Amino acid sequence: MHAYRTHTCGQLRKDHVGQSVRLSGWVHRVRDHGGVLFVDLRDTHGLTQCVVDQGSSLIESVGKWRHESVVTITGSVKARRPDTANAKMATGDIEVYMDAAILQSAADVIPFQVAEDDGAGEDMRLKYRYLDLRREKMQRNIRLRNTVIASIRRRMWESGFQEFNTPILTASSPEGARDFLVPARLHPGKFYALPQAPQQFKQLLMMSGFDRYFQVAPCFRDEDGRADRLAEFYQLDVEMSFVTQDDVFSTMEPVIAGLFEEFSNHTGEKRAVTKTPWPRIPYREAMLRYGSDKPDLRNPLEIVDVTEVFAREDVEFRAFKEIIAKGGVVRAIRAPKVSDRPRSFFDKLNDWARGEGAPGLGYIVFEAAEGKGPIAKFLPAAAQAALKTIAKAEAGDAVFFVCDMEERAAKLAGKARDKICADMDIREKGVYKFCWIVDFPMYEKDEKTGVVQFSHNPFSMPQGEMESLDTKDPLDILAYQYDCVCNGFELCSGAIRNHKPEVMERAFAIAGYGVETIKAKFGGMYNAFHYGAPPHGGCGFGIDRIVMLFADEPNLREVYAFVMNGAFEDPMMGAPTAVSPEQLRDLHIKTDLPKEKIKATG
RNA sequence: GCGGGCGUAGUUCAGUUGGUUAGAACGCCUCCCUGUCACGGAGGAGGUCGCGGGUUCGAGUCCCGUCGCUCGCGCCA
Repeated sequence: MHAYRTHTCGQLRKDHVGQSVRLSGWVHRVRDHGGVLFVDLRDTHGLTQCVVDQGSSLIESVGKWRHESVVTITGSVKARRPDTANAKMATGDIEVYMDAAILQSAADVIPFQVAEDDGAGEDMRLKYRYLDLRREKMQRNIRLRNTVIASIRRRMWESGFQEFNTPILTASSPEGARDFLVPARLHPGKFYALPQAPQQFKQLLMMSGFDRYFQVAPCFRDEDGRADRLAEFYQLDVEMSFVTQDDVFSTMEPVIAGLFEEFSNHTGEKRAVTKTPWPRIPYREAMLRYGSDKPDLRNPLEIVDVTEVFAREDVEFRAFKEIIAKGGVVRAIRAPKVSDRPRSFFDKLNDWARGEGAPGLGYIVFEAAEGKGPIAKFLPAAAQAALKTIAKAEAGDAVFFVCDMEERAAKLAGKARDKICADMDIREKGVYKFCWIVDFPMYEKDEKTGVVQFSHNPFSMPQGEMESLDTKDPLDILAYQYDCVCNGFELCSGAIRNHKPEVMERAFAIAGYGVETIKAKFGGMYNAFHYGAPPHGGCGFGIDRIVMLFADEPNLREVYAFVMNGAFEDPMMGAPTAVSPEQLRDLHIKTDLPKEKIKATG
């Protein structure tokens, strides 16, 4: 007989009755009845009830086992009587009568309960993560994550992609988020950076002739954390040669849709996945209709522009008119069938808008012929009719207004759209609603400085290429830049890349960078463009966010085995730590700490 | 860097208008119990109320500061 186990704790059934077996696992629960004693033994596969029968000499030693100790038991499988079988357990038809029991590793008193969720705080769970990971929900989440990644790999290989590794120690890049830096001992004063994404390497692989790359790529960004943002995370990183934007979509849609179909019933509630091809929504349209570049399409509400109504001469609502005169816009959201809602429904939304920094959330309720509400009196019948036409409002509907300069109005309208949907409880349930947001602008104007800069990836190909760069207002130039959005989450961002050095030079010049900058910062890739570069493009999917959606978890840390807290510290490992003076000397580094912030971190 | 919330037993929490010896559940320890499966029963241990200062006859409770955790803003091409 094997030293530790002949079966797992989830394996034994009626067929095994009469067999002599050995099981190993953790003491999940103990029920001591004096003469007879039950131990639920747990491993990652399940639970088995093990029995110390009356008169057994084991009763004293087994009775002392603490929860979460690791034990090995040997015994015979017996069928449970019908009145003692447990239909809730997979192994509930049998139990193992112990002949021998070995305490392999005694557990101290545990800091929180494993057998049940006792609501222990996240700091405790992270400090004792190995205990937390023993719990049923975490076992489920981590297994889900592993099978999702296996499925992704299988689907990508089946789609003709090859998986690559790219460097972890690489060069800091000037754009984007803050880099994690690693001092280079052999090169005093110089640093490696951990990759924010393998962006340049995957493009260089295209230049190397591999035409379908993917990687489950670790990415590192030194920005402040959020519930859905970690210092280290994983992307399904993808790049393809000789493709158009539509090729990228039609290649990735079946992979992602298939993945979502496969895992969409993980929580027990089967969810419908948007049929491919997914809707493609231009960025500007998304900002107008949804007030967001990551719209939640489960929300049926849409935003329309009603600036023309409030600009009419017969409308005397000065609060809006003054903003329109300065170039502002008015956006409207129709909320269907809310005229019977109590006044508090509208007041709450108004209070919410004030909390968002707006003066309020104006509205008109169309009960019958004429509109009611605080600003209805400023709009004569003809203007109200025009408003109803544009907003497609009917009797019983309300229309909410946001007025500001265009970008701010769009964003607030987007938040209001989400808030009204939540308050009305009309978000569609049981679905994954996908879309691609396309035609992102190539450039944007910095609000503070007024300087034109890249709005997304500087390596994106501008639509119209050189001609657009030469002839158009930079702010009107669109890029082959796209996002994949699901239920309001940005799952993926990508682009068709700019593989032409002369177009790249021009594109960087508009953003204020000379050729020297390109050579200094992206020299390796810029050189490669001069030796035969295929047209190429790709994208990167946030794997953790995908797993979050499947697991229906609100927090990224629930789908990682080992993870840092919100301040990017690991309470279990003690990272980050102070290092010895010798280590710093090796690296030619002296620290210059803020005085009030010195903590004894070891 | 900024803002909100939280901080009381090992864990999760309650704690009234500022007033006797700070409670509950789970866990832990001792004992009882032959069929439980969240077993049941009796008893017990366990607290610098995050820390520091202040107001007060009296502070877990009020005020100030500080630290920690958490959510968000900024940031995240």
